[in-house]
Amino acid sequence: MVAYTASALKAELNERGWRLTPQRETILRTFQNLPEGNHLSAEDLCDLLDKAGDPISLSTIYRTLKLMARMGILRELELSESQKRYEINQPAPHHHHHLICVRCTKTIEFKNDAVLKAGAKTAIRSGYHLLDCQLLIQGICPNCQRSLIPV
Amino acid sequence: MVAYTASALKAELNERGWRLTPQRETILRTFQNLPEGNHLSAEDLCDLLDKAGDPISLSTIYRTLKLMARMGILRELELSESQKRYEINQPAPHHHHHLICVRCTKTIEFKNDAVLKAGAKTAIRSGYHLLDCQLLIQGICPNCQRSLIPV
DNA sequence: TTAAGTGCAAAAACTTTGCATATTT
DNA sequence: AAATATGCAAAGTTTTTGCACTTAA
Repeated sequence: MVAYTASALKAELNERGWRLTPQRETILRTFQNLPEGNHLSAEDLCDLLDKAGDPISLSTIYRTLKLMARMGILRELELSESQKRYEINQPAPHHHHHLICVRCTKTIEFKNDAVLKAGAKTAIRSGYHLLDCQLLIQGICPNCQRSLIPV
Repeated sequence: MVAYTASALKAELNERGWRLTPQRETILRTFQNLPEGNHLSAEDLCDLLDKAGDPISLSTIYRTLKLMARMGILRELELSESQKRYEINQPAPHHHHHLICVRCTKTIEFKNDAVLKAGAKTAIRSGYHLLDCQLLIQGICPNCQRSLIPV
């Protein structure tokens, strides 16, 4: 589990005149407790919190996801669906990548250190502060190759 | 320019019981004539065709973009905006990657052969037919690092 | 001829915004 | 106390779908 605590979040927020609220804390905690490799859309998260008896409005969720992605706390993933999905942004060495079938959207996660290194180098060379590095590979999975008339 | 002709498209479509239509041909040609590095959203394409005096309905455009992405003819890019964008899918060695600022969405394109090789290897190992391989790096650009209270 | 494709308009899905109220600092 | 954050409802965007008509094979 990652060592990003609520008080670290508070410190970072306050530094810019922003505030720590129960909602932000709940959302951070939710992502931290999510099993590795899971990722939630805004709506997923909203439903999850509803069911957990700790509801947060969809608009706050959207605002918070965007905020935390811009702070580097969440990774924003765009798999082939049209919704964005989020997961906690662990330190770079933990970043994983995705191999996706463009027909059935079957997705495989994998890691690759060489890719991460290349990404970090590129970011640094351009003076960017690196937040996330994801390789997105699209292809046709073995199953879909067999069926001649796919979607 | 790439060697994917209308008749190659026709052959591939017919193989699956699909058809070559003037709209599909126009859309293919439009992407082939697009300067390298450009990419269009569905709406961009619609406007472009309108202005060119050869309009195609938005729904057909959406249907065609999805179709061609699934055939591997177009690359589907998800930069940080919420619209998907498309460009012609040149052979793998021409694939380029993106370094994006999460605050201002400033985007830098770059190439990296090692990343492409790693991607191809991963796809093959899982039996996927490789269509596209893109590295997406998110970070904070030098400018936005300087401004303490960004969006 | 007939099954697939198009365009239109309507619906659905996803995201953002204005504003009154509540909360953090 | 002052400024930020929330929730709601409404609006804005982007994408999908149903259907009658057209067209490629």
